[in-house]
Amino acid sequence: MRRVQIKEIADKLQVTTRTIRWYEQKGLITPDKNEENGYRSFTEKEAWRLQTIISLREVGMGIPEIKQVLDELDAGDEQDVLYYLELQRAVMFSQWIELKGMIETLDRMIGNAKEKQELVWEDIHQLVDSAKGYRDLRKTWNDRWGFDRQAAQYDEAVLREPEFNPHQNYNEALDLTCQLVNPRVGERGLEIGIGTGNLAGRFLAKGIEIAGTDQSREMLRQCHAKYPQIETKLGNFLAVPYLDDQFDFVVTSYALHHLTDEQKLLALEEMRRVLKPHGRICITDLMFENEEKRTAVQGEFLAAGKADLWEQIADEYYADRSLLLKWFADKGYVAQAKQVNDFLHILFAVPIR
DNA sequence: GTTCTTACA
DNA sequence: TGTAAGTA
Repeated sequence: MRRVQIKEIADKLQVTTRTIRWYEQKGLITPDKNEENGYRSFTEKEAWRLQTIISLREVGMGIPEIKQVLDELDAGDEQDVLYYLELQRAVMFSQWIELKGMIETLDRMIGNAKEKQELVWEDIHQLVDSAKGYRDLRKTWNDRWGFDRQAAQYDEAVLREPEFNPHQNYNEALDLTCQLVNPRVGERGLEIGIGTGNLAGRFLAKGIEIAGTDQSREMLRQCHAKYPQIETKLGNFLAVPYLDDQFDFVVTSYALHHLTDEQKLLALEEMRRVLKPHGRICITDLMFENEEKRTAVQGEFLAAGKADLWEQIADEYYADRSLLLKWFADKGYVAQAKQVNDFLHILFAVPIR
C-alpha cells in the first residue's frame, strides 16, 4: 500500500503537521516511523482515521472523548459511537444555551447603560451575579438515581405495590395527562424525561406526533424498542435539545421531582423556550400542595413510625405545587391543578393570548 | 526542502 | 494548536 509523509496527508486533510503530531502525542493515532530518520508515514487507513478525528473535532468533541469513540470503533461498536454523537449533541446544546444566556446578559447590560446614560457597575455586577447563578444551576444536575440501571426493569417496577408506592394511580394519571392536553391531529408535542415512553405512547396511540428526550441512554433504548416511531434525543430539563418555538405542547411525567426547586423553575423556562407562542404545558408529578402540606405529611409518616419511607421521599425533590403555580401566573399562564392522590398532581397550563 | 523535537504563547 | 528554533 502507498505510504505518504506527514506534509502530504496534512495538505490533503487541510490541517497542519503540528496538529497531526499533536493527535499522535495524545494517543489518537500511531503512525509507523522510518527507522533511520524517524519520519512518520501514513497509509489510507490512517488517513481515514484522521479524517474521523477531524470530523469529530469539527463538531466540538474534545480529544479525550474522541479517543473513546475511536476505541469503540476499533472494537466494532457502531451503536456506541452513535451514543457519543448524541451525547456530543447534548453537550453542544448546553453550550448553545449558555451562549444565549451570555448574550441576554449582555443585552441587559447594554440596555441598562443606555437607559441610565452611563455604566452603572452595581447593576452590571448584579446582572452578572444572577446570570452566574443560573449557569451554576444548570451545571450541577447529575443523575444520582442511576436511570441507566433502572431502565430495563422500570415498567415492571412501576406496577409493583410496595408499602409506599410513588407510582400509585400511574396509568390513570398518564391517561388524564393525555386527556388534559387534548392534542389535535397535526400537532407536535415533546415529552421531557420520556423514560420508557409510557406517556408518549398514549399520544402516539391518538395519532399525535411526539418527540422525547431523556438523559438516560438506556431509557431511550427501552423507549425505542417499544415505540420505534418516536423520535428521541439525549438531553435534559436544563438543556432541552431542541431549538426555540418547536412544539404545540410539552409534557413531563414523574420526572420533575429529580430537580431542585430552583432547577424546576429553570426547567419551566426551558419548556417555554421550545414551545410555540401559544403552546401548552402539562406536568404530572409527585408534589405537595404547599410547604404546610409537606410538613403535615412528614408528621404523619413520622408518627406512624415510617421514618424510613419518609427518607425515601425526602431523597427526591417533590415540588411545592404553589411555587409552580406562581411561576405560571407570573409568566402569563392560566394553570389548573388536579390532585390525583396524596402525592400525585397534574398541572395544566395555557398561556393567556 | 522536509521532518523532527522541544519550548513557548 | 500556532509558531519558532535548532537539527538531522
